[in-house]
Amino acid sequence: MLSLQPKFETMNLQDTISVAVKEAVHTLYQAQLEAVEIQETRKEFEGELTVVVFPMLRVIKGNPVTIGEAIGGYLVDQVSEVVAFNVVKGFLNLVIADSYYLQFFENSKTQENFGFVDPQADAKAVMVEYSSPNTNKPLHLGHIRNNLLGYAVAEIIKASGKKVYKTQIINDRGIHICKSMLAWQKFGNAATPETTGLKGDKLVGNYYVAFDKAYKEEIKALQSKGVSEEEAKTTAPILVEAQEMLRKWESGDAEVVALWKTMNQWVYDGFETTYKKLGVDFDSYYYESDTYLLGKDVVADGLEKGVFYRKEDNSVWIDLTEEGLDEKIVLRSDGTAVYMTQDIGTAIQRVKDHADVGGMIYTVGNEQDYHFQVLFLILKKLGYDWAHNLYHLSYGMVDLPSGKMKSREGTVVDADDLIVDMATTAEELSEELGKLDGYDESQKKEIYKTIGLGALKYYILKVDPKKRILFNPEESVDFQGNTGPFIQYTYARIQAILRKATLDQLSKEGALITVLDTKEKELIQQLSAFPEVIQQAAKNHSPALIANYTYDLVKGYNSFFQNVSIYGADTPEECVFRIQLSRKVGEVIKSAFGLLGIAVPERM
RNA sequence: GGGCUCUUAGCUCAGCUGGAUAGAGCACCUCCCUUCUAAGGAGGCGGUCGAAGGUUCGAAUCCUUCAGGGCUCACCA
Repeated sequence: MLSLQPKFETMNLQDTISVAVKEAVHTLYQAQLEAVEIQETRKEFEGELTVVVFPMLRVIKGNPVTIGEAIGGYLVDQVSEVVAFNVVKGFLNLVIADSYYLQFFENSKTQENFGFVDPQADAKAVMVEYSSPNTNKPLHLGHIRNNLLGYAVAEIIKASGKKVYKTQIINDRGIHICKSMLAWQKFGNAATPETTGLKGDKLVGNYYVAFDKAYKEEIKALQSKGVSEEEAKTTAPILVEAQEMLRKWESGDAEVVALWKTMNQWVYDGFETTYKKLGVDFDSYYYESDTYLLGKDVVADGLEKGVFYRKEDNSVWIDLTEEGLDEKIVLRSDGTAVYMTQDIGTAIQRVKDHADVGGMIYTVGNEQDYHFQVLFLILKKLGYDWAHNLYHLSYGMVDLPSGKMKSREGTVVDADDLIVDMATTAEELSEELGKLDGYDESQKKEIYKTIGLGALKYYILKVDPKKRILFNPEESVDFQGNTGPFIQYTYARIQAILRKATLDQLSKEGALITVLDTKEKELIQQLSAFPEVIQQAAKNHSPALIANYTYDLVKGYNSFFQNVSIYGADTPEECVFRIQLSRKVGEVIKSAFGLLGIAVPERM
């Protein structure tokens, strides 16, 4: 007799049934099945697992209902966990024994980090790049989506059993950096974050704006003198000066480099504050000022191998027309690196720095889809084995009801402001509802931050990364329904139950119950899916999968919670069981939200 | 114009490798606070899954064409 008991740890019920169905088909029809399709039984029918008979008709001739009944009979005979069955059309519904669920629950009850797989020593690590900001302006809503996605995917992959390095590439050089430096020199009056009390990134960002304003005024002035718009744009003195500054920077001019270091440090400090508030972190940092010359030797190497070719003007290209793409430049005619060269070099450098890395994930907006298609193809052609494990975690823009975010029009939603706004909204709502009475101010503030941030993070992570998000800051983010706070609220309620569970109840911890009601079965079934969901989410790079799973679990639990009184259970054993079940649901919520980078409050 | 991508209820979104009558939340309408937190629960209303073909026992899901939106086709990053 097939049974789960001995191999419970390694084999789940679906696999067991799958094997048994194949056996049944072999015994009853002398036919071989390739695969067995098993799904959860729809609520309207009796049973919990369903075997789909239709695909078998390719191997077995006959009436699906008759076949289903025959297999059902076989399963009841041979698999101890299957206690009954019924067939509807081509669907064989199986009723699973209570003991299976109870056994599962007993086993997982003591498990810490349920669903998390420890990294294997010999497994290759994955490097996840995200954030990658410019150092001339503060982080905005778009960066928030990037950061949340990158962080969550990194955590999910870690939970699925791989080592992960989080990293970013900081765009700390170029004309745009010089613009804010120059404006600071001109209009800054030696302002520093200390003297102004401004966050460093905000301060520097202001000078970037100031540059743009001065630049535009100069263009206007020139135009009024009869200079054409096109000419004015390239000859405006302040722009020329910025270009001159860039040249100085590149030649290592001490004064310019010193200013560059100082102002960049202000920005890094500002970013760090924002990252901390967001709850994201990094294991390593790469700076473009270090990497922008990388990749040139690789191009030389590739030239020899014939991967690249040189044009008459001395520029170097790769021909990807066979792969359905275009020709792409990898080295300028003056021999300097382009964006692509740099990315090739950086990728290789990262593997050099981290010998155990076997793949990388780039969290970058979908406007760069083509760039990464090309980059990955080039790295493959250069023959790196890890090039087959590169993934562009591409995400859609965050739009506002007014349209795109435009820094010039001041429609950018600032990251820090948004985080504060969310907490304020949480506070207003909470005060209105009269929650948290009796807590002191600092405790309250802490909880409001948790809720506000939870709402924001969940709102962004629950949607498919590929899709654009329409973010309406006025309506802000909901706190009802499929939202972070809804799930946090359920967690907080569970904590209240656990706090209030009496000693008498907890002393019956070991008490066993043997019969389960439908809601309890459903809950255990939902809980048991968690490890599988983590693996799926890691495979698909999809935090949304975790989010929506958690929501389903919480919905199921709330229905249970309202309809089945915990303290009013028929027997003390039942009462203890429900408390334990609640605790487990709480643990899974905490774990799942941990993967999304969302904190759960003990009370709210 | 070429390439990539999106289109599911009035709105915001789920829908895993094709499977039973396409699911949630918001909004609207009914009920439920003497029991563990009502930021909750039970129910109702609401859909030719952008359009048309095709493959299949079976299509929101796969293929083709078309329409509409987005991104992209720099010796910028």
